[in-house]
This record gives sequence, C-alpha cells and structure tokens, in this order.
Amino acid sequence: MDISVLHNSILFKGFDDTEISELLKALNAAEKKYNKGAMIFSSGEITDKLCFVTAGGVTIESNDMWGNRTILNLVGKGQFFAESYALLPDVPMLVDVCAAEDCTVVFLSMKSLANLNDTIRSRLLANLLTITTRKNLHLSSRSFHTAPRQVRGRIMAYLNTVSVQKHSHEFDIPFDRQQLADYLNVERSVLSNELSKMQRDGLIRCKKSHFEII
Amino acid sequence: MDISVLHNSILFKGFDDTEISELLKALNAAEKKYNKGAMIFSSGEITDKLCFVTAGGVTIESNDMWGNRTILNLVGKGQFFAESYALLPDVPMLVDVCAAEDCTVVFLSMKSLANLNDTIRSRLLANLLTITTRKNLHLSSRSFHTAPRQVRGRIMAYLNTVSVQKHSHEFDIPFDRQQLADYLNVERSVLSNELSKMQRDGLIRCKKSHFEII
DNA sequence: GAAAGTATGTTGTAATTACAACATTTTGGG
DNA sequence: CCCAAAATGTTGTAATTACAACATACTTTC
Repeated sequence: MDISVLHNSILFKGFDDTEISELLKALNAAEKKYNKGAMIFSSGEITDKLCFVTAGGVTIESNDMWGNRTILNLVGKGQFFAESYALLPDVPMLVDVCAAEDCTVVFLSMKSLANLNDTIRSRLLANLLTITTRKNLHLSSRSFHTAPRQVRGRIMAYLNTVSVQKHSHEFDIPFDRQQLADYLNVERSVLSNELSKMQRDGLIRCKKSHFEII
Repeated sequence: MDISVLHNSILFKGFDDTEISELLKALNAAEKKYNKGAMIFSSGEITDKLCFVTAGGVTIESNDMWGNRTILNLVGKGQFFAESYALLPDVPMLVDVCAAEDCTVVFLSMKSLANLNDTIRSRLLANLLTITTRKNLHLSSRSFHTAPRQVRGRIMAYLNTVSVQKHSHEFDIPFDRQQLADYLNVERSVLSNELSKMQRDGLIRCKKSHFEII
C-alpha cells in the first residue's frame, strides 16, 4: 500500500507514523485497483467506506436512464470521496463513482470509528470536518460553473476558477473534452465549437487540455 | 432570543440546557432580524460566523453582473448556513445570502471554538460534522435537479425529490415561481409554460406552490 | 372593496442548444 | 511506419430556450 500519499493526506494530519499504521489497521484499510472506466460505486449502493485515491483519479457522476452523464466532481490523487455516505451510512448513494483513468483506491471503514479511543477519534473527526467542509466548497464551485445560461459563460467561469487556483493564465485542466462537456452540462460538439470561436475571438488559446487565457 | 429552536438543532444535540446557555455565551451568540429581500452576506465577504435560522428562511444564491440569479439552496427555520466559510475563515464567500422572507438569524462565532474545553469542543465538532455532511447531500441533490437538459426533466427531478422527502404525492414547495426558476436554472416564463403543459398532459396538478404528482 | 402592486400565465420571435453525421487529428499498438 | 481506435473539430437542421411584451390572477393596503 502506498503509505506516503496517506501520510500527507488531510485525514491523518497531526498523526505520526505509528498512529497512522495503527489507524489503518483499526479502520480495516483495504486497497483496490481499477481500470479506466471501471465503476467503483453505483447509485443506490450503501457504504460506510471513506475512500482515498492514492493513484489516478475518479469522477463523481450522475448517469440518467438515457445515458446522459453529468460529472459533479473529479477526485484526484491525495483526495477523498464518499465521505458523506460513509458518515451517514443509512443514506444510499445518489451518484456513480467511476475510474477516470487507471487508479488505486484505499477504503477505510467508518463503522470502525466507534472502536477508537475518544482522543484519537475526536482528532480524526476534526480532520474529517475539514474534508467535508472543503468538499462543500468544491461542490458549490461547480454550481458557479454551470450557472451561466450560455456555453461561453460556463467555459469562462470554469477556466477562471482553474486559473485562479493555479495562479497562472496558462494551465492544464484535468478533463478531456467529453468530461468537460459533462461537467459543464453542455453538448460535447457545442463545447468544441464554442472553444474554436473563443480562440477566433482572441479570448483564449487551447490545445487539448492545455489552456491559456488572453 | 428564541432558545427552543436552538435547543432542537443538530448543533446542540446531546447538550443540556445549561450547557447550551453557556455555549451561546462562549460563542458570542447574536441575533439579528432581516426583512424580505435583505442581503445578509455578499459574495467576497469573510466571516467566521456559523449562522442559524430561527425564523423565516434565506436563500444561498449567486448573482452575476447581468442580474441573473441562481439559487443554490434554501435554508429554512432550524437550519444552518455559512458553516463552510465559518470553519475555513480565510476563504471569501462565493455566494450571496438573502432573506427569502422576513427572518431571524443567530450568529455564532467559530473563532471562539478555540476557547472551549476539549470535551465540549469535540462534541460540538462532531455535530458540526453532521451539519456539513448533510449540507453536502443537499448541495449534490441540486445537481440532480439541474442535470436534465430539458425543463420538464428538471421539474420532475425536483418534484420527485420533494415528494420522496415528504412521503406524499401531494405537497407544498418552499419556492415561488421565480425562485423555482432560479433554482432550476431556467426562465421563469418557460417554467410557467412547462408547468401548464405538464398539467395538460396529466402529469401533475399544481396551484401556486401546491403540487400533486399523478 | 378599489387601486396598486406583485405574482403567475401566455404567446411569438430571436437566439441558442441538441443531435446526428461526418471530417480531421491524435494516440497507441503491432 | 501503418493501421485501428479514440478523441476532437465542424457543420446543418430540428428542437428547445431566452427574452420581451402583455394578460390574468392574486394580495395588500388604504
């Protein structure tokens, strides 16, 4: 198991190596690898597992019965997912979780939190609070990206956020065209088309997943 | 101050009356009333206040420079808002918070958490974790309501959720037409029009904010 | 209970998006 | 290097939505 990524995670912030090893045991840490496209969780499932991505990345998505996909979030290396469902274990998942690329996930049993001593548990809970709080901001930021009525507005809203996060006008985004379209809730072809227009209008330059705001 | 609503809140679950009174003091609880339409927070503000609605309701919204409003969430009596910003006090708010109707809000200083003793604080943090986790589910449920590409799909997605929550095919929604339109990210007139069509098609019955799914 | 104000419903047209079909480019094996 | 497969770009048409303008219904206040 790739311990080093876990050691730098928010969840184990403030814990030393020994404590982390013990915690991993106590929480029945289990690692699993997935190929790109594999489904890790399906809508309707119940889980008490807090999930941590140690390699690759996964998408949190909603797939309707007509095959339309909406990507709610992309969870990369070093980040957590399913924390809400793990902590509210009677709530069935509303989303699917898929491997966006080949990836490795570590599962931690939140049911086992009850067996920990008070001090350790409350330190863990404080860290969990940071995780859920940040996830909250992440979820709402998608709302801003999809709030504009027009495609160009959504693209700009999204690119702006990334640009601010990366402190640069030039950056790579973690999505391919189809994923970006599904994230912004627009047609892939319309997205491609609009990106072309925006380049012609001198707003941006882009090639594949590399973007530059002008 | 309306103590009874606070006593039944998730935040103070497990605390007795004496403890709650002391906590309210320790967290500098302050109450404020707002008239319908008043702005409680504006995008860009910084706050460490956990906010609790003791009467009325507020909307969490994003207003762009062209006057388009997107309602991300409606926070009613007995619920909290701004918890993410209160807990990450260096992050400026991305949203506006407005009084959806005349309302009363209690502000609790999260900065003051540091002054509490360990036991009390960790009990509070555990409750805060519940609040943020539930808020997470709430935020993602809006994503499902806006995921369908067409207006009818969005309306149905939303009405289904409410129907399930209220365990009934007949219910009131907390939005007026303009608010519902802003929540579903569609034009108000298009929404009204589609609701009429859906009634003609025998899918629903509705009058003002009262709905029945057939 | 009128009048004014607000909320909701209706309609037509302009603008935008969805969808399908196809062209082009890129990628990864063999 | 070539081929096949995947990803991205382009285009045209049908369908949907945005927007404005107006009609109707409901509320509030005097």
